[in-house]
Amino acid sequence: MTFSRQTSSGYLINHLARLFAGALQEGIKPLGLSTGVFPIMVHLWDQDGLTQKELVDRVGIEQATMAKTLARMERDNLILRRADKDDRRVRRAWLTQHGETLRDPALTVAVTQNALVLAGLSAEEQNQVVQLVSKAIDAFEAQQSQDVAGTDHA
Amino acid sequence: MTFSRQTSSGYLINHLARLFAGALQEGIKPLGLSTGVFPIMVHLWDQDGLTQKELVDRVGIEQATMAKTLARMERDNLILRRADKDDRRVRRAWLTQHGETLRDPALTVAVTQNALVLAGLSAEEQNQVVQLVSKAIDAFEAQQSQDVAGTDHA
DNA sequence: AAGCCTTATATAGCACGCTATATAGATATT
DNA sequence: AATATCTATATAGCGTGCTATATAAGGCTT
Repeated sequence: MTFSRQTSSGYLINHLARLFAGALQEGIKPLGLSTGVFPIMVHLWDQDGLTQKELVDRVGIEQATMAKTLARMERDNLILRRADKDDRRVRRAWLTQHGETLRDPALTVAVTQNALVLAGLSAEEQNQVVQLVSKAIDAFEAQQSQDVAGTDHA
Repeated sequence: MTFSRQTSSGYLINHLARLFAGALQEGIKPLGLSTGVFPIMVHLWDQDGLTQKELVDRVGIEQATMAKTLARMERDNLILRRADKDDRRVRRAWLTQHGETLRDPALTVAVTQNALVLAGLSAEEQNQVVQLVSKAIDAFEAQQSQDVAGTDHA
């Protein structure tokens, strides 16, 4: 049974993901941001006032994870949440003044740190990684949702 | 400032890493194993009686993370730890009978689940991913250790 | 309107990663 | 031998991910 570091794609991807997270963390920590918060901020910078559900769908983490992270973001003065007036179940997340201010420096440093991790690859190789990883994700998730649909009427 | 899902390699790698972790988790949970424990078991199956430091060096997580994971593994009857007789600081980790038994089923299911995640890629593409990711990791870590050495005598 | 299903959010509890720090034993220096 | 330094492990505290479950509001059916 072969299961070496070199050939285990799962191990390698996990390892690289931790390097990305570490580099991003290092860059954005001085701004008071963290790796879990960052992708949520990215979406709010793009479109403010999203609901928790909308953020869950866009960021791709579980609802419970989102709920806890939004609570921390509110605690840390990055967002505030107000109930939707038409549907009182819904709490929309709005950037604070401070949260808005972070946009440019945070995106700049994120792009920089992101690039640093793949700096050992040529531009073409970096492109290949992005293409291949995207393809794998899309294929796997398509397969998954098909499986779920399949068991639904079993 | 562009920072879309499609072009952020960090986001993509993180996403794929979570898919790998989920698939592995699903496969090995019935055996009483988890994603944090698994790579440690792999190394102990290869060579039993390793020290915590040896495992830290091989698995590539922080010492504190290793300490907590080994404690859980001992609690769950996967390993037991005995002090080294020559150096009483050292506690070597030994697989229990139960831990040894899991080797073949766990490795089998891990290989299967691992393959599943990249099933949307051709064999050649899978190979490319492994090569490119390995290259990126090695280059980045070489760079990092150089930086540290550089600041050392600054 | 009452009861039922669905949807949005929150909470509990755990695994696993990190940094920072404590402790205990080994080793080196004087 | 006493002191200082290094090394191995443990602990504290936190963020971020997960599953499972609770709660509350909206919508539908009768």
